[in-house]
Amino acid sequence: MFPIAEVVFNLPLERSFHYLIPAALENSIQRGMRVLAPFGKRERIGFVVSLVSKSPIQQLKLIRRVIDPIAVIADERWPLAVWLSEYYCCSLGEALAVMVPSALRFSSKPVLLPESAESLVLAPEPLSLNPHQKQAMEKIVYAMSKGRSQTILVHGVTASGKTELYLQAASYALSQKRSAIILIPEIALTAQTVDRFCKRFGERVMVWHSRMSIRARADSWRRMMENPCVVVGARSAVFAPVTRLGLVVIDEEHETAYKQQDLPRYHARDVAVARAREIGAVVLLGSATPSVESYYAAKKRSAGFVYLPQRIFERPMPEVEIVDMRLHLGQRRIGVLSPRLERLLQQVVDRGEQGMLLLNRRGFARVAQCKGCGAVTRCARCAVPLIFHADRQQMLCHYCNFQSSPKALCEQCKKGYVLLRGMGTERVESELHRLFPQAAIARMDRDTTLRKESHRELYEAVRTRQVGLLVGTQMIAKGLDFPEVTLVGVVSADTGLNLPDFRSGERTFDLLTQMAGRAGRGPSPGRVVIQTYCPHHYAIQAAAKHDYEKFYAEEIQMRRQLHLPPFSRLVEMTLASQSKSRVESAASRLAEELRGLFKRGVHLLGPVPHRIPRLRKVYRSCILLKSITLKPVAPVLKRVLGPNRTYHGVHVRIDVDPL
DNA sequence: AGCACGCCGACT
DNA sequence: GTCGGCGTGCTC
Repeated sequence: MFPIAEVVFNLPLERSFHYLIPAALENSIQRGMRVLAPFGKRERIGFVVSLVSKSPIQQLKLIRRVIDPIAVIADERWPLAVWLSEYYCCSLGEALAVMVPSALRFSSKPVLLPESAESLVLAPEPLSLNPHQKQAMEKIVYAMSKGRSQTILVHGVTASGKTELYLQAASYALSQKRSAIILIPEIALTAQTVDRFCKRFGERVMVWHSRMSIRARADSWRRMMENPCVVVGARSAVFAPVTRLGLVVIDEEHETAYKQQDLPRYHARDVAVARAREIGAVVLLGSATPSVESYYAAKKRSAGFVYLPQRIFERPMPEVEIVDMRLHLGQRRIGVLSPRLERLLQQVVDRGEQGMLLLNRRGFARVAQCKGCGAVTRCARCAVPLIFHADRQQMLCHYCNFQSSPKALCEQCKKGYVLLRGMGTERVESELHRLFPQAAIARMDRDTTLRKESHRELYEAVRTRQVGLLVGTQMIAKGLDFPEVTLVGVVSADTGLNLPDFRSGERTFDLLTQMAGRAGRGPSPGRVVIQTYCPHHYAIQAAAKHDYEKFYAEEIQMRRQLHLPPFSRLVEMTLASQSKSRVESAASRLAEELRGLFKRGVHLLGPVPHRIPRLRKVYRSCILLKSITLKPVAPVLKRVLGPNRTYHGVHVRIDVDPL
């Protein structure tokens, strides 16, 4: 008899807690179920880790009730939870919690599930593959047929037909009576991919997203535990409890959306590889611009690499030209568009074609600065300048949403006039209105897509050609498939290039490549214009030539020289407190202590102030840990910071493999 | 993570 | 004399 349940909670605690199981629940409680239990002053949901017969604790409390009629963590899912907690430095309870959506609730009466769904499928014929796709598919099927875990990088240029490979690989998994998980970066922005999966797999596809009803979520959860199926979803779908996992696809593998920003800070790609390794599944990493880490790993194991060099229907890659904005520096009134880009836009408007303009900054002006004393208007709570937004006539903090009304006269010196400098998407939009008053112009950025439906509405307006010129931030660079777009303009390729971030080159190359890929997707050829003040930068040069290899060769050399990933692993520690002095002293003491604890092979950088040293009145300091291998790091951090991850009362955020 | 307990500065 | 700051410790 096991009258006692060992329970862990979603808290920064390494320990587990014992509870008596009430007689009424004795036969129903199982390991892997969630239970409600009294904890301190209140009741909390925890996970049953094991059932035991006795406890050293004298006065055990009683489990209140069980949450689930079934174990939401089935036996085979425990190793992944343990891996998560060790790798990402979190407690077992925190790891388990991320594997089960908190909004998962099973209704009391069992749901009537559709019986074996197979008979209901009416799949359209798969598309025929071009020779490159065929060759790739053979490799994928061969890997899957062996039933051993393998990771395959699918490097295919934009519009090369990667999705058809995913579809056929998933279909093969089903034919093996195995399940497939398809991860896409953001479900709302990838409706087209989701549609294709739904059409191909009918009843056997399950789209997993945050807006699901509680009922639909519970139904899907049960169905995927019972029959092989295809699950399509964002980051958290990597934990979908599918039976007999055979395939995980990570579409746009390099996307930062796969990294969870709050605890535990996991990367869905790395979780997928860990999960696949345990169960002998194949992982497909698809991208036109693979992350440097994935490309390096794929090159080392050449078997796990397929390349699609051609667009489908043999459509040419768009022609890209670089406009050197330095040549216009001396001229008056050159702010947004070079004469070259303006002329090409005029042609697009005259011919009734469509064009897209990218500027990866929202708002109207970046900086409001006094002409007299030079003071910049800053956020009262954060260490950043306020951005002027013309549509609401407000100065806005992009980090904490603090708002203030713009002042014509400087508040510091009360003499000088405030000048607006730098541009954002609003400024580009107004410039387009001025230059092309007859054109239909729309803007797509976080400000114009706040409403739930607005994203879809804008998308439809462009698709049905009610919009001729679309201005936007990076959200227009990814995934949109508008065949009539013949011109793509990048207003400034330098926006991300000057950030103090070793991935700035990679990010810029990705953004430019993706944006260029929006042009010429239909029968008429596309043209791309990139405006920049650094025309010789390797990321810009390589993107203009559609040359990933060239970019990679430069980038990997830099990474090797500076011992950056993939030649080392990083752990970022961020200390935060309302008190500036407390953060600073805790950070330097922590850095000193860690330097003493780690031997050669582990480098500590810092403490340095965070990129934004103050956010919502909280001061932040960073320590970066660089190591060849992460193995010795996590145990030491757990020992020094304790389970609640504080150092001398200052909270320390741990980010393994930060982006 | 919460929440309580406990020890030092400025207030009716 | 108390109110309240946040440092420390506990939760079966």
